Amino acid sequence: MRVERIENNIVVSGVRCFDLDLTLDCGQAFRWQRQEDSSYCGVAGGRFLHISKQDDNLIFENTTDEDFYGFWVDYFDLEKDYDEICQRLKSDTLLSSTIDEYYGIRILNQESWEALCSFVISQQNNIKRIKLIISRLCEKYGDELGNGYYTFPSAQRLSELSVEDFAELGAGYRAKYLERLAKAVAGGEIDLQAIKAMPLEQAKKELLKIYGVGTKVADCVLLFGMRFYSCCPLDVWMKRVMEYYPDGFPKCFEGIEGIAQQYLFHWARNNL
DNA sequence: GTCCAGGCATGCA
DNA sequence: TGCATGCATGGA
Repeated sequence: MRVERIENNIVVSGVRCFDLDLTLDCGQAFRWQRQEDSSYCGVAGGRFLHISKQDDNLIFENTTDEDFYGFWVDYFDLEKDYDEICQRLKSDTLLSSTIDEYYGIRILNQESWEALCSFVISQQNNIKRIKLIISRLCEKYGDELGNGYYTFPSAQRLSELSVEDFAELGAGYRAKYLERLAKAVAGGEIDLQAIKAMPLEQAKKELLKIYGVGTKVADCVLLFGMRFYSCCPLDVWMKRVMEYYPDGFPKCFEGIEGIAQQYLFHWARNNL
């Protein structure tokens, strides 16, 4: 990876395996908006970003060194060699053709609080409506960053809301989960940073104690919000995929089941 | 109108 | 590492 500043932009070259559409619009994060020129605008970590790709260069528009090195490198997992991971996964027959077709999916390192709320909202829901509910949540309770973009509201802020407030956003029966979740995190009964630092099994056990969090949501939070790459969320799509692996996953998935899962999830949504 | 979506809590056997 | 059921809502 080579980083160069050109006026207000940061241009990164030499990042292999990074497709903007496949990474930002694949159902792991819900706050990136595709622009007409196929660039993306979004908010993460309280920061607005406009990112585009030209040939093999990633362009971070109007981005400071501080934000780039202090946040985005980690968020986009730019130091990790996803190409090497893909080559490893391709010893599986189904993934071999899938990766050829959809090369460039990365796992974003989202904030655990946002991931937790997002995936509680995601249950028994479709991606379009998940985005709708989250955007309403941010518009109403986040801080405005300009141009209609908002931060994801803090647990402290959301702890002031009632079940009815969450229901008004269209959260449906998940409103009661969100209400209790926000109060528990704001009050310190749930310490996400501590959970993130635990060994996987213990971290998962802690997440499963949370009202409204089951195995699927817990695995999503661990994978997308806490960097446990071996977690493999099994949703309705992945359960269909599992019929292709009656004897379980092959050995080449070991330790990176979550990355394999992202490719299989994408394949399933397009082919099953 | 019916079905479905990145599931979960609850009650029951 | 049981199984059935209700649950809110919006798009297809």
